[in-house]
Amino acid sequence: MGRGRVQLKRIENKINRQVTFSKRRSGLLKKAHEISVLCDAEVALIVFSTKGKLFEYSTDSCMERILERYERYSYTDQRQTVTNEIGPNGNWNLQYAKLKARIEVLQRNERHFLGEDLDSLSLKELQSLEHQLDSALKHVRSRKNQLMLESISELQKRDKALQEQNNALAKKVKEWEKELAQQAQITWEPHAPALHPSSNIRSYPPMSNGEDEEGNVAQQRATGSTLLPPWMLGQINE
Amino acid sequence: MGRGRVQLKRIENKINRQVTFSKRRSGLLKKAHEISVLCDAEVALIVFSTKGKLFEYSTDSCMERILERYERYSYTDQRQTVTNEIGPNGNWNLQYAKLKARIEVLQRNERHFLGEDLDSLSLKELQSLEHQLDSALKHVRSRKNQLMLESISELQKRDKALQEQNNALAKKVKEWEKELAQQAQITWEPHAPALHPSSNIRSYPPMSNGEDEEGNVAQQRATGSTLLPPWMLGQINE
DNA sequence: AACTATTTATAAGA
DNA sequence: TTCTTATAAATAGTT
Repeated sequence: MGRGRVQLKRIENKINRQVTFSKRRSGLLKKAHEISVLCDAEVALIVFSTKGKLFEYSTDSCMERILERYERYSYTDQRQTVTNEIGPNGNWNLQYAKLKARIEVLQRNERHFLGEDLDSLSLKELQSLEHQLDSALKHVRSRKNQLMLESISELQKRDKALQEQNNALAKKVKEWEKELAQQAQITWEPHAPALHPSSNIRSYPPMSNGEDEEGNVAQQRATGSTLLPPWMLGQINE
Repeated sequence: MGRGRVQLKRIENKINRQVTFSKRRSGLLKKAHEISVLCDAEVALIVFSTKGKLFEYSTDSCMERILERYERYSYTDQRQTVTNEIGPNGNWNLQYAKLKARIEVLQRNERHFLGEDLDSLSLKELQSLEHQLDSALKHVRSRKNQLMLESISELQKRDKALQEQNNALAKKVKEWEKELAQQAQITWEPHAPALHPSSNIRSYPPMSNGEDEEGNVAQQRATGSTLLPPWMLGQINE
């Protein structure tokens, strides 16, 4: 629908993909709502964008109920009725065991994310893992890049401010020097040591990297997008 | 879309509702798949009909993973109202809390390994994460490569063995044909139908698609984009 | 299940 | 992002 047929493959152009995502997402949510109302169906829709942002729709805004129903329906094996109700008495052992199991799984995953213990994985699983890592790496690099650009921008601002301050100070020094010279003339003291005009006022103080004088971490988030020149701002926001 | 505007209210006519449900359901599933592929998004869609029948779509058929991700994203674990309860044996509570904390850490790490939730990391941490991911990715690719090479080697071996077997069979067939021909000559039966020499012995036996002799699952995704995705086939009738 | 007349969705452009 | 517009798709009502 639109000007031109659409191929069912990943849109490579990032901007385009983002725009299409936005449009189709709203369309999809709308249709989910429509079928839910028109046909009296119970619908749960979860969408994660590439960047990990969550969008969701659920009939009567009752996501948890539907997901529970799904679990019930899908897995006849009724494990995890995690009702959060940890009875004050008996089943502590059970809960404890569950957490232990969960930790096992998480640790196993972590090893895989670190590229360890790969022999137990099938080709399919490896493929999936590769995809995840690749995607994560892209996100990490993007975020790192953003941070660095912000840092550069911040430093440039500081630099400019310091230069101006220095100029002001230098001007003041010159005036003092002039005044001193006049005083020297008046008091006829030719041996008084005059300050050399090219004193080291202009050397910049070392910049503390990342923290200001009060030990506060410089706000890199808040000011980030305003300090950056517009062309540096690629695709920060979803 | 269709002859007449649609009102967003429950369709009262039962048959009509049923038909509309069927049509719109397939449309919705299709669109969920499309946005998933086109925009590289992760989608989970669950639909229960009025009659309680379940239909679902999920990116890469990986519903559980997406639902888990959803739970992680949406509930930042607030189900600890009980933790403060100092039960009869407080020791359990303590141990339980420890495990919980451990899980928190592991989940946080996992998010980072998935490239999510990066805003809380410093530049230094990002750098370290990048190295870890990069290294892991190399390991994964290396292992994948190894697996694929092994698979290829295995298939080549099979191929060779089958060809030899075929040659042997073909030879045997030729001998039989010769023998038959001689018998035909001896018994003077010119009408006896002779087997044509180019019988189909050489066509290779089909390899069991999906598993090899050792029961390992083979890649099923490979054909995905050309054939209809499996979810399109499943739910024909309610 | 097919067939269309229409309505919707949306790709591309501004 | 939002609006507009041309066109592709979806689908309501019909056969």
